[in-house]
Formats: sequence, C-alpha cells, structure tokens
Amino acid sequence: MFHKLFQQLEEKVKLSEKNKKEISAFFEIKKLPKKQFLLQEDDYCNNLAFVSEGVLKSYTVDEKGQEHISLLAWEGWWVSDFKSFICEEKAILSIDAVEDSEVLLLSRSNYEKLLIEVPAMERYFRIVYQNSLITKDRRLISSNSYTAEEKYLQLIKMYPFISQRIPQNLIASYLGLTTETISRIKKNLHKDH
Amino acid sequence: MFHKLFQQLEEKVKLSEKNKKEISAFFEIKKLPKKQFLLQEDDYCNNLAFVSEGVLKSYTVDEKGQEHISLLAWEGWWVSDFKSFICEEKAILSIDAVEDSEVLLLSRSNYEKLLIEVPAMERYFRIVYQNSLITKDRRLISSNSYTAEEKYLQLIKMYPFISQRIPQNLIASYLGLTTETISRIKKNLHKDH
DNA sequence: TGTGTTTTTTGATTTACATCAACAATAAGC
DNA sequence: GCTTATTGTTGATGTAAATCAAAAAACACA
Repeated sequence: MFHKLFQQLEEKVKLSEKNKKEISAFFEIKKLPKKQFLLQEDDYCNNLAFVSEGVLKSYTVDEKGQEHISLLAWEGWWVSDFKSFICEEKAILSIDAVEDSEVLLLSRSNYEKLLIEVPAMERYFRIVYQNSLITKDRRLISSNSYTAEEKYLQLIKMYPFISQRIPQNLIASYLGLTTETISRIKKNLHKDH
Repeated sequence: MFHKLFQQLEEKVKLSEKNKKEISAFFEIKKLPKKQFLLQEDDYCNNLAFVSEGVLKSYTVDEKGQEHISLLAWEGWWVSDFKSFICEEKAILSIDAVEDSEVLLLSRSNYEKLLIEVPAMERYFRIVYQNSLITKDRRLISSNSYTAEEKYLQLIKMYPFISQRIPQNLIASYLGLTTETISRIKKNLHKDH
C-alpha cells in the first residue's frame, strides 16, 4: 500500500526509516472501485490523493454535459482539485476511478503539518510541483499550437502504453478532441503505415 | 530593485532582515530594453528571472514562424524555460521584453544553494509552484473546453487591465487565437453592450 | 452462449475559427 | 509635422475538427 508512495518519495528526497513511519501516519487508505467518485463538483476538496493502485480521472462537466478531462492519474500520481484544496473553495472538478483503484489520502491539516514536521516533504512537494509545472507548460503549448494529430502523436510518444490502459474516448477528452477525431487520426496513421 | 521581490516573498513567508540581506546576494540585476531577448530557443536557460519592472513574454515559434505565447509576465512574476532550467536541456521557449524591463536573475547553482541555505525559500517556491499549478490547470481547462469568446472573457475577468498594457495581438497569441478573432469578439461584445 | 451495454468506426453535414487581403488607426522615430 | 512601423479592423473564403446519425465491434455479465 505504501510501497508506491515511498518509491516515489525516495526518487526525489532522502528518507530515514523513522521518517517513513512518521509519514505513513498522516495518510488514510481508501479503496475506490471503478466509477466511484473521490470528489464531486461543488463539494470541498479536503484531501490530496496519491494513487497507489489503478487510474483516476479528474474532469469538468460543461453545460452540454460533456466531460473535459484535465488529468489522468495512475500509480504514483497525485490528484485533487488543487484550487479547492488550497483555497478552501468549492471544487469545479470531479474525480472518479477509471478502474478499481486505491488511494492514499492526505487531509489539508495533515498536509500542512507534514510540511512543517518533515522538512524533506516540503522539499518533495516543491520538486513534484516543479515537475508538474513542466508537464503542464508543455501541455498548454501543445493545446494552443498543435493540430489534433500532433497532439495525439505527442501523447503516444510521452505515454506509449496509454491506449492499452485508457479507453480512446477518455484520451480524446484529455486532449480536448472528440472520439471520432481520434478514430480518424488512427485510421490515417495506419494508412501511411 | 529588490522591493518587488521582497514584497512578493513576504506575502508568502516570514523573513528576517538578515534573511533579506542573504537572499539579495544570490540575485543579479539585469536591465532589459523592449524587444531584447532574455532567452533564445536552443540556448540553455540558466536562470530563473523575477520581473521587478516591465513585462516579458515567453513563447514558442512554429514552422510557419508564428509565435505562441505561453506566458505574459509582469512585475512580481517569475519567467524561464523551466524544463531547460531544471533538466539542463536546450530551451524550446524564447523570452523577450514587451516593454523596457528589469529582471532579477537567479542562476541554477544559486537557486539550489538558496533552497538549502534559506529554508523559507524552499517553502516560498513550493507555494509559488502550488499557485502556479492552480492557474495553469485552469488555463488548460479553458483552452480545451471554452470557445474563443469564453477564453477572452475569462482572461479579462482575471486581468481586467491587461488590454491597457498588452497589445491585442499578444493577447491573441496568449489565448491561442488570432488578432482578427479577438477584434471580432470585441465588436460583438460591444454590439450586445 | 447469448444479450445488453459500452466503445469505436464510418459517412454526411455544419461550424467556429484561421487564413488571406486590403485598409484604418495609433504610435514612434527623425 | 511628416514618414514609417506597428497594431487593429473588416470582409471574403477556406478548412480542421465538431456534431449528428447510425452501424459495427468489443466487452461485460447473467
């Protein structure tokens, strides 16, 4: 359960065994069967969630009822409605499980305590956010300047196995495209073999 | 020169007078006249830049020579090609001054030292990145799910005075639209007064 | 093993925004 | 103040991707 978490942490910061014991006490384990919500729009997001198993998606829903996925989070990723979590506002994101999953929850107060009591964690989150910014930056550029095909190819390049795990309609939503468009792109790529 | 920086820092963390002296020693001041580059594509981005005066833009240039602005940074903002800075790769972004500006440069080695020697700065950057992620998240949602008009309105709402300072063609590029589209949107909004 | 559900494919049509082109307004340099 | 750049507007036309609709394929589970 905590294996993935510590693996993640130790990629970025040094931890003693004592640290690890300390840290795990701040988390709560939660099983999340497929399709179950971790967060619903308009609720308050009171936890950061670390995905220890499975895949979750976070998304907005527009007036037409269409989902727009902002993040696909599998093992080793953090998910939340960050703005809601930090600013204690109502969430605009919903989060649910794409497949049977398990998450480690870190409540707001535990998050704040953890940052202070374990300085390595302050550093860890600074690094995670740093990396996260890098990816988000690239995604934003891609979203504003690339064609549908380029966006799709870039995603496949970044996560070659994503289509084995994530249905195409979710990939489409993640890229801000329709499932029909993805289907046609694939057909086209095949043609040019 | 350092006034804006300390103002920014003290919004987020507590600093002693001694801290301030220490911190300022890590920065180098640079004047940047309008249109001058802070960074060019394919160079290495070796500094984080804090804008103490003026406005910079960071952008990519596509095969057709079109600019795609990823960030408009005015007083109080940080700019860099973050991936290049962190991973020591070649930059894909160019950064230049939209108006006569002044920046405070923090080199990679100074950044790393600063984070370790002044723990408040580790905390500061964690908070800055945290906030930055929140904005980037919202921008990504907007970019993938909103119409041109919605994107424009959201920007105006977020930065009501932006059009007084930033020419429309740069705003267009920032939103991933053309200047003609912005012009038509404005006309339309006016009509509905 | 079949039957319903979810996901993907294919084709026809529409639409939002880009592109192209020409011109108007503002600002900047000498 | 006049000239040259820069920025913004307007109209005509093109196009990538959305939408609509319906069938096919893949999956789920009774």
